[in-house]
Amino acid sequence: MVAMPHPTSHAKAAVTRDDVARLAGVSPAVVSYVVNGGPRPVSPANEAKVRQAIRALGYRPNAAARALALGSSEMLGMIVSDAMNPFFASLARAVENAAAERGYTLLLADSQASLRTERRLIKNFAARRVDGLFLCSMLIEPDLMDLEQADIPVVLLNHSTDLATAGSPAVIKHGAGDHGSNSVGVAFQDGARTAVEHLISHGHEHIGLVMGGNAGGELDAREVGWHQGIQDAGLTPGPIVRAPFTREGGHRAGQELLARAERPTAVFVSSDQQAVGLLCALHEAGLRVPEDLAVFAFDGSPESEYTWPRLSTVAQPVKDLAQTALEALLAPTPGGETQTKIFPTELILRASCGQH
Amino acid sequence: MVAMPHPTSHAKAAVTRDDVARLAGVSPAVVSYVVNGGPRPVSPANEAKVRQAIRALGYRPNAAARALALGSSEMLGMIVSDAMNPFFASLARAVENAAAERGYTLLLADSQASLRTERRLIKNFAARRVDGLFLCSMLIEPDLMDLEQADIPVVLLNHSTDLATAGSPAVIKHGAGDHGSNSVGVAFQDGARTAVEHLISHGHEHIGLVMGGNAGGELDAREVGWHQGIQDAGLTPGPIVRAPFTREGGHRAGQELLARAERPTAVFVSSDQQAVGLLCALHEAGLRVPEDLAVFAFDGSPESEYTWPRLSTVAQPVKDLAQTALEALLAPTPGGETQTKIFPTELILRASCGQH
DNA sequence: ATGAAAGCGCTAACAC
DNA sequence: GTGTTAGCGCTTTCAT
Repeated sequence: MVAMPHPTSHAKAAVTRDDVARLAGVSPAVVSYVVNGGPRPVSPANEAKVRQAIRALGYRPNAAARALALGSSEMLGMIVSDAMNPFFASLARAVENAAAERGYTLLLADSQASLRTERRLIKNFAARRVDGLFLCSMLIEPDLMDLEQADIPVVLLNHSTDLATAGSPAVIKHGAGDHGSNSVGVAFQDGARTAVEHLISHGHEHIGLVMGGNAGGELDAREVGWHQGIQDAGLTPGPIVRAPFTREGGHRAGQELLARAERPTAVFVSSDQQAVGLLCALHEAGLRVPEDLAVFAFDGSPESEYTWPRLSTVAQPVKDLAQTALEALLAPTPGGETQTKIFPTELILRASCGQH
Repeated sequence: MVAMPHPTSHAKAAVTRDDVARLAGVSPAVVSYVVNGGPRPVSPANEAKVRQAIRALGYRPNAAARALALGSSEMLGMIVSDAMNPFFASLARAVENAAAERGYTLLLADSQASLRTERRLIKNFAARRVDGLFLCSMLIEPDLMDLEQADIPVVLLNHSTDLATAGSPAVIKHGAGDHGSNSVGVAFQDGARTAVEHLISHGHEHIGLVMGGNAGGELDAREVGWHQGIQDAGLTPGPIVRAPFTREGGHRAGQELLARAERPTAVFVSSDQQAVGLLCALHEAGLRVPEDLAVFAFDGSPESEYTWPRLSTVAQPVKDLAQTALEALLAPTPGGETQTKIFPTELILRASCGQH
């Protein structure tokens, strides 16, 4: 025999707008008007009564009901391929801050470098009716069917394109039939090339590459930039080691690099995170950085700042990226036209590449 | 004059359950039964028709409507004080994975070490009617009013309590009147003490402390453990430097430590992230680790693995924490009773503390 | 096994 | 300036 639920049981039913209206002695609509600051004006007297009732009851509007009525969840989604990578973490923070300013809540999800997970997350976001999605995909051409069907705008963030050479913030417009997505990123190729040029200006003639791989299998623009910088100087490309975009990947790449017959005098590394692992491997082998091997990394993440030695790196303008991506997401794209916005990078010169 | 919206305008209204029902020639209820696998059985023939219609229309259920009807958003919230800290990132990943297994979506938010933001986020989560919240607060006693009023369960994660000494996974029960929250964490005090004991076993007699501060101003259990380890060995405590839980904080702490008249031969650092900054400062000063100064950190985050030298650290069992926190959140607490679950830590011995 | 219908809590158009 | 009310899309009980 179960105890009869006492009338004032602890399963206190949530306070609704109608409760507030009743207590304030006004109609439910007025409560809405007060809560939302519109769309209709409310007399000061009533407004006061409503606010008072809200406080007394501890009323908080139900976001699900609001979303249903509004047809908008006021949430934006973001998928990164590795939330544990400080670079993505800093990008996510910048996006979240930009979104919060506009009244949006950011749903951050981590695909953990798994395509299956990425797809699952996209479906989930589509079901939750996010108002837009930022996608840092491992794929050059991610599968956006679910989003298109649900009519959810997407912007690809930190995206590697072959067009990625640019001076000042560049905008590339595609036609509507292009079937591409909006994307914002930095000039991967340009940034890498500049880093290599800097190494060359230090007198390096034998410059290796540690490169991560995106799932698509296409050539990463950073690799193109590295190659271009070397070629433009009339030099011969150093060894290329491919490894995952992780610290461990960088570490293994370092070991592999040192095992090669001819060791370069400098390396360009495709991410800070890999560079951290690389530095560790170098130290373990008793090498000095930059004397025995100069290192130039990419991303400009917070973790590049306190390595030993501190990392010279190609910095991405994270705030600008976030701001621009948000605008691209929220602005209605006229005629389904697609845009690619590319920001220039900035060289941060620190100890790992030698004296500048 | 505005163009008349063409009937087949591109603002394709979202496909609803009723559309599916119509096309399948069944009632809307049947569609629900199929989608949710219940609560009522459906004939194979109809099920097939419904599935077919769903595919044809590209129907995806509206989560907001579902949440409204169900009274549950099937979302869990998590607030960390610094999403850019690899330790929290790894904790968040573990929680997300555990939640996903149970069909929950995790909403991850970053209070960015700001109490105001923390409060804003809590309000936001309460409004969104998350089914529960994981909170890594900077406060010993965070303000949970909003959540209590909304009847949302909370578990404090990675929480420093004075009770934090434990052998095997310990459970501490509090009465209902205790007004505490459920919390799960590790034995801060014990872990710190063990690290100090290890340093002492290496012959260190002068052991300093680099300690982060929580906003509450109360003594962190790690500091107590450090002190205890030293005292138990009959030694005198080394210098204490207080600094934020960041790489930069650790870096400054390192500089400050070296400026002191008497330099210790070893330090215990309250987080890996601070230790990274500390190592950088030490190298910049030309010191060798561990020969000139041995370092023992706390957290066991992924970033401790590839520093130079690699960090000896007190590892938190992140997966266990996540799993347990999830269960604590989802399990109905009988009679409003509150529990604190404390896991033991594990020493990871690497190069930074000297040969073991 | 299936259909009809009553909400879930909110927004905003419409009528006063 | 305020009240009334028709949805938003879904879950689920109650008939059938």
